[in-house]
Amino acid sequence: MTSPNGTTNSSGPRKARLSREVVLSAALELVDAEGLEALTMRRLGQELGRDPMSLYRYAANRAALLDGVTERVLNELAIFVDDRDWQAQLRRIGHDLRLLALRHPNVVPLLVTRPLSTPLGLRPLGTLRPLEQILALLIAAGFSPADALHVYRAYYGFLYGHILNELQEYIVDPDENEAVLRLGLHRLPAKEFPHLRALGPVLAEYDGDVELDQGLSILLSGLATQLSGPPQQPLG
Amino acid sequence: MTSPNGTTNSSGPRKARLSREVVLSAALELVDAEGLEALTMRRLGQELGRDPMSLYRYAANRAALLDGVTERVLNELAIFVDDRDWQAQLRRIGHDLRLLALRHPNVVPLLVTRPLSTPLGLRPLGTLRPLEQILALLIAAGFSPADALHVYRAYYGFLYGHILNELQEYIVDPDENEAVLRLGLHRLPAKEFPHLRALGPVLAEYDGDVELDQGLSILLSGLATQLSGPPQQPLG
DNA sequence: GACAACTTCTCTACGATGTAGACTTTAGCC
DNA sequence: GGCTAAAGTCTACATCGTAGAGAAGTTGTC
Repeated sequence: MTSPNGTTNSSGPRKARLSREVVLSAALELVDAEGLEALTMRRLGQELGRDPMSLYRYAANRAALLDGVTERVLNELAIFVDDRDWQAQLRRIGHDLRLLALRHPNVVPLLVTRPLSTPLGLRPLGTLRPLEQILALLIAAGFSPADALHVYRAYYGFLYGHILNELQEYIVDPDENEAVLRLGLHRLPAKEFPHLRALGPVLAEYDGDVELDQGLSILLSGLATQLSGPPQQPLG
Repeated sequence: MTSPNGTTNSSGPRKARLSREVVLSAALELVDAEGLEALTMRRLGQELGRDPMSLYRYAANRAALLDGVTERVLNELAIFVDDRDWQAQLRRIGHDLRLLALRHPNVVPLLVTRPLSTPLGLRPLGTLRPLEQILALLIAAGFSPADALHVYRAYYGFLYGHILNELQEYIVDPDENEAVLRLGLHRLPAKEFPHLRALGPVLAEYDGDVELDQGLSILLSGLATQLSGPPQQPLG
């Protein structure tokens, strides 16, 4: 019954050797399934069939664990630095990030919040990689470094803003989406919130994808014309 | 030594009657001064010279206390629904909200995060008021309700995105601003983060106000031209 | 095989947190 | 005075992160 290499035997997800990967995966799974508050050291230990304290080999503390999770999620984002059509690239990345956020909505608060309490240089490297790569992309497309930074800021700012907005309106329980929404709106005092209440139906039809795309169009073309020097289109 | 009406006697901030206002003010002060984690029931009780349990008269639980704080902060934002120049209004509100965020940086995570876990209709009313008022503003300026919602989304999304961005780069310790920034960047592996490292000086000169204003210009003019029907300018 | 050195995992324990429930104190009114 | 309701307090408990000491498991060398 000794399985010398890796594969565990019968009794469930038991004693395979832990690793940072395994721990972070389990953590992400847990967060996706039950939310951030469910991710306690004890609970995660239990999920892995280990003593909670064993986790401290793979993350210095709970905060580091959270950082690991955000890092892992951001790694799912692919950025191709060589594409010369920066607008198309930024547009695609934007949609990808949106989908990422919809796939891991419970992680979004981390994505958005943790950088606020950590100076730039001390963040997990995986977190900074998108920034670096987008800068590379823009610079390769002909922007000066300083302009690239401006574009990045406007772009990423808008992107995160959109994601927050969309997740706010997205109800977690997909069944109750419309019902809860209206029920919610129903509770608002009619005299103070006439417009909001009237928008119930429109709110229910929110299409985040096209909304994002329209916003990106405005932003990208605006950026392209505002910044004088750099290339408008990589066409002949 | 009996002071019949209100004013406490010598020994420090003692036994004045509590109220929701007083509690929330103290909570906000605490958060501003020492951050969100410092806001525990026990600590706040101590700050008010009261038993922690007394706070539950004024907020159902800790989450409700946090909601109260965000509500209180958002109340500092003034919106004038009657102004017909919607672009100017949105621009002003944007700058106001930015300043609000800089005044209460520790509250921003709440502003951004709490709506994610609460369906729209169940949020504290004070939180929804800006939304309602901006809708009113846009509709009064001639937009259809649905278009007003689109404008609102793009606008607020961009705005929150900008604020998050700016706070990320803003170092809490104003003295060490440049030093910490560079020290931080210094730690990055040179081969993986060449562009980011090179941008150190530029990062240090970040002027959030003009950055915001430029972004708003792009966005507002883009929105004005994209949406066919509504008025461009309230002139002539 | 035996031993040693090291890594990984577990046990126990401590202080801090949110908050339920029963109690005491206070304020306002007759 | 006494009565009632509100405001504030006390005690207690489950749960959290994590320090520190030790046990178990792994690996390398003979």
